[in-house]
Amino acid sequence: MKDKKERPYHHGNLRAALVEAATGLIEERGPGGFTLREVTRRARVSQAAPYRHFRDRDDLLAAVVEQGFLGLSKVMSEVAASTHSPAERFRRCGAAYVTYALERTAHFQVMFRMEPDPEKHPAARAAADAAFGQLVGVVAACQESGVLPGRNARVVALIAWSLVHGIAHLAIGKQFQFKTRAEVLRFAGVATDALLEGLRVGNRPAK
Amino acid sequence: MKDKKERPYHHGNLRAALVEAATGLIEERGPGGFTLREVTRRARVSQAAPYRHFRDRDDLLAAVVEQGFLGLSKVMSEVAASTHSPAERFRRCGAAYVTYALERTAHFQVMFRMEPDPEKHPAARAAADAAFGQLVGVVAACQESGVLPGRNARVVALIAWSLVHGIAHLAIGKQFQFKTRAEVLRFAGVATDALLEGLRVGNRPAK
DNA sequence: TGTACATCAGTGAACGCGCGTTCACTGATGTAC
DNA sequence: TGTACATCAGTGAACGCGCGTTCACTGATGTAC
Repeated sequence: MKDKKERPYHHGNLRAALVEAATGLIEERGPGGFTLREVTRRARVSQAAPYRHFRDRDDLLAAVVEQGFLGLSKVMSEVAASTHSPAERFRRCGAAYVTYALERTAHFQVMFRMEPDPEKHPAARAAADAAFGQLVGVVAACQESGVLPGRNARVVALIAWSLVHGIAHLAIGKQFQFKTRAEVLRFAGVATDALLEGLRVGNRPAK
Repeated sequence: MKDKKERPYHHGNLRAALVEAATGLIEERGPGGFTLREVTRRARVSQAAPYRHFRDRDDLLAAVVEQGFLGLSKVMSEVAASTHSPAERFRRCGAAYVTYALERTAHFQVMFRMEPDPEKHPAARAAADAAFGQLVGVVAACQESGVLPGRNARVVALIAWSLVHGIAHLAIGKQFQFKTRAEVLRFAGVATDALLEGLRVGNRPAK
Protein backbone atom coordinates (compact mmCIF):
# COMPACT_ATOMS: atom_id res chain seq x y z
CA MET A 1 0.00 0.00 0.00
CA LYS A 2 0.92 3.64 -0.10
CA ASP A 3 3.06 5.55 2.26
CA LYS A 4 0.70 7.68 4.31
CA LYS A 5 3.09 10.59 4.48
CA GLU A 6 3.46 11.51 0.84
CA ARG A 7 0.08 12.26 -0.53
CA PRO A 8 -0.51 10.39 -3.73
CA TYR A 9 -1.87 12.18 -6.73
CA HIS A 10 -4.90 9.96 -6.72
CA HIS A 11 -6.85 10.17 -3.55
CA GLY A 12 -8.28 6.70 -3.30
CA ASN A 13 -11.78 7.49 -2.21
CA LEU A 14 -12.31 11.16 -2.67
CA ARG A 15 -16.05 10.87 -3.07
CA ALA A 16 -16.55 9.49 0.42
CA ALA A 17 -13.96 11.86 1.84
CA LEU A 18 -15.83 14.84 0.42
CA VAL A 19 -19.14 13.72 1.86
CA GLU A 20 -17.48 13.22 5.21
CA ALA A 21 -15.79 16.61 5.10
CA ALA A 22 -19.06 18.24 4.13
CA THR A 23 -20.86 16.60 7.01
CA GLY A 24 -18.22 17.75 9.46
CA LEU A 25 -18.35 21.26 8.09
CA ILE A 26 -22.12 21.41 8.43
CA GLU A 27 -21.94 20.07 11.95
CA GLU A 28 -19.41 22.75 12.87
CA ARG A 29 -20.79 25.79 11.10
CA GLY A 30 -24.46 24.98 10.92
CA PRO A 31 -26.70 24.06 8.01
CA GLY A 32 -25.97 27.29 6.18
CA GLY A 33 -22.23 26.99 6.53
CA PHE A 34 -21.82 24.56 3.68
CA THR A 35 -19.68 25.73 0.77
CA LEU A 36 -17.96 23.65 -1.85
CA ARG A 37 -14.72 25.55 -1.41
CA GLU A 38 -14.51 25.00 2.30
CA VAL A 39 -15.20 21.33 1.76
CA THR A 40 -12.27 21.06 -0.66
CA ARG A 41 -10.03 22.86 1.81
CA ARG A 42 -10.92 20.34 4.47
CA ALA A 43 -10.37 17.43 2.15
CA ARG A 44 -7.00 18.98 1.09
CA VAL A 45 -7.86 18.90 -2.52
CA SER A 46 -8.15 21.50 -5.26
CA GLN A 47 -11.42 23.32 -5.63
CA ALA A 48 -12.15 21.73 -8.97
CA ALA A 49 -11.70 18.19 -7.71
CA PRO A 50 -15.29 17.59 -6.54
CA TYR A 51 -16.51 17.96 -10.08
CA ARG A 52 -15.05 14.55 -10.89
CA HIS A 53 -17.55 13.03 -8.46
CA PHE A 54 -20.50 15.38 -8.24
CA ARG A 55 -22.39 17.28 -10.85
CA ASP A 56 -22.46 20.42 -8.77
CA ARG A 57 -22.78 21.78 -5.27
CA ASP A 58 -26.31 20.49 -4.77
CA ASP A 59 -25.30 17.03 -5.86
CA LEU A 60 -22.77 16.79 -3.04
CA LEU A 61 -25.24 18.20 -0.58
CA ALA A 62 -27.76 15.57 -1.65
CA ALA A 63 -25.18 12.89 -0.87
CA VAL A 64 -24.87 14.34 2.62
CA VAL A 65 -28.64 14.13 3.00
CA GLU A 66 -28.62 10.56 1.76
CA GLN A 67 -25.99 9.59 4.32
CA GLY A 68 -28.06 11.23 7.02
CA PHE A 69 -31.12 9.16 6.24
CA LEU A 70 -29.06 5.99 5.98
CA GLY A 71 -27.68 6.68 9.44
CA LEU A 72 -31.14 7.34 10.80
CA SER A 73 -32.40 4.07 9.33
CA LYS A 74 -29.53 2.21 10.89
CA VAL A 75 -30.08 3.66 14.34
CA MET A 76 -33.77 2.91 14.23
CA SER A 77 -33.33 -0.66 13.03
CA GLU A 78 -30.78 -1.32 15.74
CA VAL A 79 -33.13 0.01 18.35
CA ALA A 80 -36.05 -1.95 16.97
CA ALA A 81 -34.02 -5.14 17.29
CA SER A 82 -33.29 -4.42 20.94
CA THR A 83 -36.66 -5.55 22.28
CA HIS A 84 -39.50 -7.87 21.41
CA SER A 85 -42.29 -5.84 22.94
CA PRO A 86 -43.96 -3.94 20.09
CA ALA A 87 -45.06 -1.05 22.28
CA GLU A 88 -41.62 -0.74 23.78
CA ARG A 89 -40.14 -0.80 20.31
CA PHE A 90 -42.46 2.02 19.33
CA ARG A 91 -41.23 4.09 22.25
CA ARG A 92 -37.58 3.35 21.70
CA CYS A 93 -37.81 4.26 18.06
CA GLY A 94 -39.23 7.62 18.98
CA ALA A 95 -36.45 8.18 21.48
CA ALA A 96 -33.85 7.14 18.92
CA TYR A 97 -35.23 9.60 16.40
CA VAL A 98 -35.04 12.48 18.84
CA THR A 99 -31.60 11.42 20.02
CA TYR A 100 -30.31 11.32 16.48
CA ALA A 101 -31.64 14.81 15.86
CA LEU A 102 -30.04 16.18 19.01
CA GLU A 103 -26.71 14.51 18.42
CA ARG A 104 -26.36 15.62 14.84
CA THR A 105 -28.32 18.80 14.88
CA ALA A 106 -27.11 20.54 11.78
CA HIS A 107 -26.98 17.39 9.72
CA PHE A 108 -30.55 16.64 10.73
CA GLN A 109 -31.66 20.10 9.72
CA VAL A 110 -30.07 19.79 6.31
CA MET A 111 -31.88 16.50 5.77
CA PHE A 112 -35.23 18.22 6.05
CA ARG A 113 -34.37 21.48 4.46
CA MET A 114 -34.55 19.98 1.02
CA GLU A 115 -32.49 22.75 -0.39
CA PRO A 116 -31.29 20.36 -3.05
CA ASP A 117 -34.62 19.46 -4.60
CA PRO A 118 -35.21 15.89 -3.43
CA GLU A 119 -36.94 15.00 -6.66
CA LYS A 120 -33.72 15.54 -8.54
CA HIS A 121 -31.70 13.32 -6.25
CA PRO A 122 -33.36 9.91 -6.19
CA ALA A 123 -30.79 8.33 -3.87
CA ALA A 124 -31.55 10.85 -1.14
CA ARG A 125 -35.25 10.37 -1.63
CA ALA A 126 -34.89 6.61 -1.47
CA ALA A 127 -32.93 6.77 1.76
CA ALA A 128 -35.62 8.97 3.30
CA ASP A 129 -38.31 6.54 2.21
CA ALA A 130 -36.37 3.64 3.68
CA ALA A 131 -36.15 5.41 7.04
CA PHE A 132 -39.88 5.95 7.01
CA GLY A 133 -40.31 2.30 6.07
CA GLN A 134 -38.66 1.32 9.36
CA LEU A 135 -41.31 3.23 11.22
CA VAL A 136 -44.14 1.69 9.25
CA GLY A 137 -42.73 -1.72 10.13
CA VAL A 138 -42.76 -0.92 13.83
CA VAL A 139 -46.35 0.25 13.64
CA ALA A 140 -47.39 -2.81 11.68
CA ALA A 141 -45.86 -5.02 14.34
CA CYS A 142 -47.88 -3.20 16.98
CA GLN A 143 -51.00 -3.84 14.97
CA GLU A 144 -50.28 -7.51 14.43
CA SER A 145 -49.80 -8.06 18.13
CA GLY A 146 -52.98 -6.16 18.96
CA VAL A 147 -51.25 -3.24 20.71
CA LEU A 148 -52.72 -0.95 18.10
CA PRO A 149 -55.94 -1.42 16.12
CA GLY A 150 -55.39 -2.56 12.56
CA ARG A 151 -55.91 0.64 10.67
CA ASN A 152 -53.79 1.99 7.86
CA ALA A 153 -50.25 1.49 9.15
CA ARG A 154 -48.86 4.26 6.97
CA VAL A 155 -51.21 6.86 8.39
CA VAL A 156 -50.51 5.80 11.95
CA ALA A 157 -46.78 5.87 11.27
CA LEU A 158 -47.14 9.33 9.79
CA ILE A 159 -48.81 10.59 12.94
CA ALA A 160 -46.08 9.15 15.14
CA TRP A 161 -43.42 10.54 12.87
CA SER A 162 -45.01 13.98 13.02
CA LEU A 163 -44.98 14.03 16.79
CA VAL A 164 -41.44 12.92 17.16
CA HIS A 165 -40.25 15.13 14.35
CA GLY A 166 -41.96 18.14 15.86
CA ILE A 167 -40.27 17.48 19.17
CA ALA A 168 -36.89 17.17 17.48
CA HIS A 169 -37.34 20.30 15.43
CA LEU A 170 -38.61 22.45 18.25
CA ALA A 171 -35.90 21.21 20.60
CA ILE A 172 -33.24 22.06 18.04
CA GLY A 173 -34.76 25.49 17.59
CA LYS A 174 -34.53 26.04 21.35
CA GLN A 175 -38.26 26.55 21.59
CA PHE A 176 -38.41 24.39 24.69
CA GLN A 177 -36.97 25.54 27.96
CA PHE A 178 -35.42 22.16 28.67
CA LYS A 179 -31.83 22.34 29.69
CA THR A 180 -30.53 18.83 29.10
CA ARG A 181 -30.94 16.20 26.48
CA ALA A 182 -32.30 13.87 29.14
CA GLU A 183 -35.13 16.27 29.87
CA VAL A 184 -36.07 16.41 26.22
CA LEU A 185 -36.05 12.64 26.03
CA ARG A 186 -38.18 12.28 29.10
CA PHE A 187 -40.64 14.74 27.59
CA ALA A 188 -40.58 12.79 24.33
CA GLY A 189 -41.41 9.64 26.27
CA VAL A 190 -44.43 11.24 27.88
CA ALA A 191 -45.62 12.56 24.55
CA THR A 192 -45.14 9.24 22.76
CA ASP A 193 -47.03 7.40 25.47
CA ALA A 194 -49.92 9.81 25.30
CA LEU A 195 -50.14 9.39 21.57
CA LEU A 196 -49.89 5.62 21.77
CA GLU A 197 -52.71 5.62 24.27
CA GLY A 198 -54.86 7.76 22.02
CA LEU A 199 -54.18 5.64 18.96
CA ARG A 200 -54.99 2.54 20.95
CA VAL A 201 -58.36 3.81 22.05
CA GLY A 202 -59.36 4.28 18.47
CA ASN A 203 -59.95 7.53 16.77
CA ARG A 204 -63.18 8.88 18.10
CA PRO A 205 -62.94 12.63 18.45
CA ALA A 206 -63.29 13.80 22.03
CA LYS A 207 -66.43 15.71 22.73
CA MET B 1 -50.49 65.17 1.69
CA LYS B 2 -47.99 64.20 -0.96
CA ASP B 3 -48.54 63.57 -4.58
CA LYS B 4 -48.27 59.82 -5.01
CA LYS B 5 -46.60 60.11 -8.37
CA GLU B 6 -43.40 61.91 -7.50
CA ARG B 7 -41.51 59.88 -4.97
CA PRO B 8 -40.60 62.02 -2.02
CA TYR B 9 -37.09 61.96 -0.68
CA HIS B 10 -38.34 60.75 2.64
CA HIS B 11 -40.15 57.51 2.39
CA GLY B 12 -42.61 57.82 5.21
CA ASN B 13 -42.49 54.35 6.65
CA LEU B 14 -39.47 52.68 5.20
CA ARG B 15 -39.01 50.35 8.11
CA ALA B 16 -42.35 48.65 7.61
CA ALA B 17 -41.90 48.71 3.84
CA LEU B 18 -38.58 46.87 4.15
CA VAL B 19 -40.05 44.19 6.36
CA GLU B 20 -42.87 43.73 3.92
CA ALA B 21 -40.55 43.58 0.93
CA ALA B 22 -38.38 41.07 2.75
CA THR B 23 -41.36 38.89 3.53
CA GLY B 24 -42.49 38.96 -0.07
CA LEU B 25 -39.01 38.11 -1.27
CA ILE B 26 -38.73 35.15 1.09
CA GLU B 27 -42.14 33.91 0.05
CA GLU B 28 -41.11 34.08 -3.60
CA ARG B 29 -37.58 32.77 -3.49
CA GLY B 30 -37.64 30.58 -0.43
CA PRO B 31 -36.08 30.97 2.98
CA GLY B 32 -32.56 31.12 1.56
CA GLY B 33 -33.41 33.74 -1.02
CA PHE B 34 -33.25 36.64 1.37
CA THR B 35 -30.65 39.30 0.63
CA LEU B 36 -30.51 42.86 1.80
CA ARG B 37 -29.77 44.13 -1.67
CA GLU B 38 -32.75 42.46 -3.26
CA VAL B 39 -34.94 43.83 -0.51
CA THR B 40 -33.76 47.38 -1.26
CA ARG B 41 -34.41 46.85 -4.95
CA ARG B 42 -37.96 45.82 -4.17
CA ALA B 43 -38.50 48.74 -1.86
CA ARG B 44 -37.04 51.05 -4.55
CA VAL B 45 -34.51 52.50 -2.23
CA SER B 46 -30.72 52.71 -2.18
CA GLN B 47 -28.81 49.79 -0.75
CA ALA B 48 -27.57 51.78 2.20
CA ALA B 49 -31.03 52.90 3.24
CA PRO B 50 -31.88 49.94 5.50
CA TYR B 51 -29.03 50.87 7.81
CA ARG B 52 -31.09 53.81 9.06
CA HIS B 53 -33.59 51.34 10.49
CA PHE B 54 -31.75 48.08 11.12
CA ARG B 55 -28.37 47.36 12.61
CA ASP B 56 -27.57 44.81 9.94
CA ARG B 57 -28.96 42.06 7.77
CA ASP B 58 -29.86 39.83 10.68
CA ASP B 59 -31.70 42.60 12.40
CA LEU B 60 -34.08 42.98 9.47
CA LEU B 61 -34.51 39.25 9.25
CA ALA B 62 -35.40 39.16 12.93
CA ALA B 63 -38.12 41.71 12.28
CA VAL B 64 -39.52 39.39 9.62
CA VAL B 65 -39.56 36.57 12.15
CA GLU B 66 -41.27 38.78 14.68
CA GLN B 67 -43.99 39.68 12.20
CA GLY B 68 -44.45 36.00 11.46
CA PHE B 69 -45.09 35.13 15.07
CA LEU B 70 -47.40 38.09 15.51
CA GLY B 71 -49.41 36.88 12.54
CA LEU B 72 -49.54 33.37 13.92
CA SER B 73 -50.75 34.65 17.28
CA LYS B 74 -53.43 36.66 15.59
CA VAL B 75 -54.73 33.75 13.54
CA MET B 76 -54.82 31.48 16.54
CA SER B 77 -56.59 33.94 18.76
CA GLU B 78 -59.21 34.59 16.09
CA VAL B 79 -59.81 30.91 15.73
CA ALA B 80 -59.98 30.40 19.48
CA ALA B 81 -62.67 33.03 19.68
CA SER B 82 -64.76 31.25 17.06
CA THR B 83 -66.16 28.56 19.36
CA HIS B 84 -66.95 27.98 22.99
CA SER B 85 -66.24 24.25 23.08
CA PRO B 86 -62.75 23.83 24.51
CA ALA B 87 -62.05 20.59 22.65
CA GLU B 88 -63.22 22.11 19.39
CA ARG B 89 -61.03 25.12 20.06
CA PHE B 90 -58.10 22.80 20.56
CA ARG B 91 -58.74 21.18 17.18
CA ARG B 92 -59.26 24.43 15.36
CA CYS B 93 -56.08 25.89 16.75
CA GLY B 94 -54.15 22.92 15.43
CA ALA B 95 -55.75 23.32 12.04
CA ALA B 96 -55.00 27.03 12.04
CA TYR B 97 -51.37 26.39 12.82
CA VAL B 98 -51.00 23.95 9.96
CA THR B 99 -52.91 26.22 7.62
CA TYR B 100 -50.68 29.14 8.47
CA ALA B 101 -47.61 27.04 7.76
CA LEU B 102 -48.95 25.87 4.41
CA GLU B 103 -50.09 29.29 3.33
CA ARG B 104 -46.85 31.05 4.18
CA THR B 105 -44.41 28.25 3.74
CA ALA B 106 -41.15 30.09 3.43
CA HIS B 107 -42.01 32.67 6.04
CA PHE B 108 -42.88 29.87 8.44
CA GLN B 109 -39.58 28.15 7.77
CA VAL B 110 -37.62 31.30 8.46
CA MET B 111 -39.43 31.71 11.76
CA PHE B 112 -38.07 28.41 12.99
CA ARG B 113 -34.71 28.49 11.37
CA MET B 114 -33.39 30.89 13.94
CA GLU B 115 -30.65 31.97 11.64
CA PRO B 116 -30.65 35.32 13.37
CA ASP B 117 -29.89 34.15 16.89
CA PRO B 118 -33.20 34.63 18.71
CA GLU B 119 -31.43 35.54 21.92
CA LYS B 120 -30.06 38.66 20.28
CA HIS B 121 -33.44 39.80 19.06
CA PRO B 122 -35.76 40.01 22.04
CA ALA B 123 -38.75 41.27 20.07
CA ALA B 124 -38.76 38.14 17.91
CA ARG B 125 -38.39 35.95 20.94
CA ALA B 126 -41.24 37.73 22.71
CA ALA B 127 -43.54 37.30 19.73
CA ALA B 128 -42.76 33.58 19.65
CA ASP B 129 -43.49 33.27 23.35
CA ALA B 130 -46.77 35.10 22.92
CA ALA B 131 -47.83 32.67 20.20
CA PHE B 132 -47.06 29.76 22.47
CA GLY B 133 -48.99 31.51 25.22
CA GLN B 134 -52.12 31.31 23.08
CA LEU B 135 -51.77 27.57 22.96
CA VAL B 136 -51.23 27.26 26.69
CA GLY B 137 -54.42 29.24 27.16
CA VAL B 138 -56.40 26.86 25.01
CA VAL B 139 -55.07 23.87 26.91
CA ALA B 140 -55.80 25.49 30.24
CA ALA B 141 -59.40 26.08 29.15
CA CYS B 142 -59.68 22.38 28.28
CA GLN B 143 -58.46 21.51 31.73
CA GLU B 144 -60.79 23.89 33.50
CA SER B 145 -63.79 22.44 31.75
CA GLY B 146 -62.66 18.89 32.47
CA VAL B 147 -61.97 17.93 28.85
CA LEU B 148 -58.36 17.33 29.83
CA PRO B 149 -57.02 16.30 33.22
CA GLY B 150 -55.46 19.12 35.17
CA ARG B 151 -51.81 18.43 34.68
CA ASN B 152 -49.11 20.93 33.80
CA ALA B 153 -50.70 23.00 31.06
CA ARG B 154 -47.36 24.01 29.61
CA VAL B 155 -46.24 20.44 29.12
CA VAL B 156 -49.51 19.46 27.53
CA ALA B 157 -49.36 22.48 25.25
CA LEU B 158 -45.82 21.56 24.30
CA ILE B 159 -46.92 18.08 23.27
CA ALA B 160 -49.72 19.46 21.13
CA TRP B 161 -47.43 22.03 19.62
CA SER B 162 -44.91 19.35 18.74
CA LEU B 163 -47.46 17.26 16.92
CA VAL B 164 -48.88 20.09 14.93
CA HIS B 165 -45.47 21.55 14.22
CA GLY B 166 -44.17 18.20 13.02
CA ILE B 167 -47.10 17.88 10.65
CA ALA B 168 -46.50 21.37 9.30
CA HIS B 169 -42.79 20.85 8.85
CA LEU B 170 -43.06 17.46 7.21
CA ALA B 171 -45.83 18.65 4.93
CA ILE B 172 -43.72 21.61 3.84
CA GLY B 173 -40.80 19.29 3.21
CA LYS B 174 -43.00 17.15 0.96
CA GLN B 175 -42.44 14.14 3.15
CA PHE B 176 -46.12 13.24 2.95
CA GLN B 177 -47.68 11.99 -0.20
CA PHE B 178 -50.74 14.14 0.24
CA LYS B 179 -51.66 16.08 -2.82
CA THR B 180 -53.91 18.84 -1.52
CA ARG B 181 -53.95 21.11 1.47
CA ALA B 182 -57.34 19.66 2.41
CA GLU B 183 -55.83 16.20 2.69
CA VAL B 184 -53.12 17.48 4.99
CA LEU B 185 -55.72 19.21 7.14
CA ARG B 186 -57.86 16.12 7.33
CA PHE B 187 -54.83 14.16 8.41
CA ALA B 188 -53.98 16.82 10.98
CA GLY B 189 -57.50 16.49 12.35
CA VAL B 190 -57.16 12.76 12.79
CA ALA B 191 -53.80 13.17 14.48
CA THR B 192 -55.00 15.90 16.82
CA ASP B 193 -58.01 13.85 17.84
CA ALA B 194 -55.86 10.83 18.58
CA LEU B 195 -53.57 12.90 20.75
CA LEU B 196 -56.45 14.57 22.54
CA GLU B 197 -57.89 11.17 23.29
CA GLY B 198 -54.60 9.93 24.66
CA LEU B 199 -54.07 13.00 26.81
CA ARG B 200 -57.58 12.66 28.11
CA VAL B 201 -57.11 9.09 29.24
CA GLY B 202 -54.17 10.11 31.35
CA ASN B 203 -50.62 9.23 30.77
CA ARG B 204 -50.22 5.60 31.60
CA PRO B 205 -47.88 3.95 29.15
CA ALA B 206 -49.51 1.23 27.07
CA LYS B 207 -48.29 -2.24 27.81
C1' DT C 1 7.93 -8.86 -19.33
C1' DG C 2 7.77 -4.42 -21.90
C1' DT C 3 5.72 -0.83 -24.22
C1' DA C 4 2.06 2.23 -26.35
C1' DC C 5 -1.83 4.40 -25.43
C1' DA C 6 -6.51 5.47 -23.70
C1' DT C 7 -8.73 6.78 -19.72
C1' DC C 8 -9.26 8.40 -15.30
C1' DA C 9 -8.70 11.68 -11.37
C1' DG C 10 -6.48 15.16 -10.03
C1' DT C 11 -4.28 20.55 -10.39
C1' DG C 12 -4.09 25.61 -10.50
C1' DA C 13 -5.40 29.75 -12.49
C1' DA C 14 -9.03 32.44 -13.88
C1' DC C 15 -13.95 34.06 -14.79
C1' DG C 16 -17.82 36.84 -13.34
C1' DC C 17 -21.04 37.66 -9.78
C1' DG C 18 -23.70 39.32 -5.96
C1' DC C 19 -23.20 40.11 -1.47
C1' DG C 20 -22.92 43.07 3.21
C1' DT C 21 -21.19 47.10 4.70
C1' DT C 22 -18.94 51.85 4.92
C1' DC C 23 -18.36 56.51 3.55
C1' DA C 24 -18.93 61.29 2.54
C1' DC C 25 -22.70 63.47 0.82
C1' DT C 26 -27.39 65.93 0.39
C1' DG C 27 -32.21 66.85 0.61
C1' DA C 28 -36.13 67.35 3.87
C1' DT C 29 -38.00 68.33 8.29
C1' DG C 30 -38.71 70.45 12.75
C1' DT C 31 -37.67 73.77 16.25
C1' DA C 32 -35.98 78.14 18.69
C1' DC C 33 -36.20 82.77 18.63
C1' DT D 1 -44.31 85.06 9.96
C1' DG D 2 -39.34 84.47 8.82
C1' DT D 3 -34.96 82.71 9.32
C1' DA D 4 -30.93 79.94 11.18
C1' DC D 5 -29.61 75.72 12.28
C1' DA D 6 -29.54 70.92 14.12
C1' DT D 7 -31.15 66.58 13.10
C1' DC D 8 -33.02 63.04 10.50
C1' DA D 9 -33.47 59.89 6.45
C1' DG D 10 -32.14 59.24 2.38
C1' DT D 11 -28.27 58.70 -1.94
C1' DG D 12 -24.62 56.74 -4.84
C1' DA D 13 -20.16 55.14 -5.29
C1' DA D 14 -16.87 52.16 -3.62
C1' DC D 15 -14.55 48.43 -0.69
C1' DG D 16 -13.16 43.69 -0.22
C1' DC D 17 -14.70 39.08 -0.11
C1' DG D 18 -15.87 34.35 -0.93
C1' DC D 19 -18.47 31.88 -3.83
C1' DG D 20 -19.59 28.20 -7.86
C1' DT D 21 -17.92 26.90 -11.97
C1' DT D 22 -14.93 26.36 -16.26
C1' DC D 23 -10.72 25.53 -18.59
C1' DA D 24 -6.56 23.64 -20.36
C1' DC D 25 -3.40 20.96 -18.18
C1' DT D 26 -0.82 16.79 -16.10
C1' DG D 27 0.20 12.84 -13.36
C1' DA D 28 -1.26 8.00 -12.43
C1' DT D 29 -3.42 3.79 -13.72
C1' DG D 30 -4.94 -0.10 -16.41
C1' DT D 31 -5.10 -2.72 -20.58
C1' DA D 32 -3.91 -4.76 -25.28
C1' DC D 33 -0.59 -6.89 -27.68
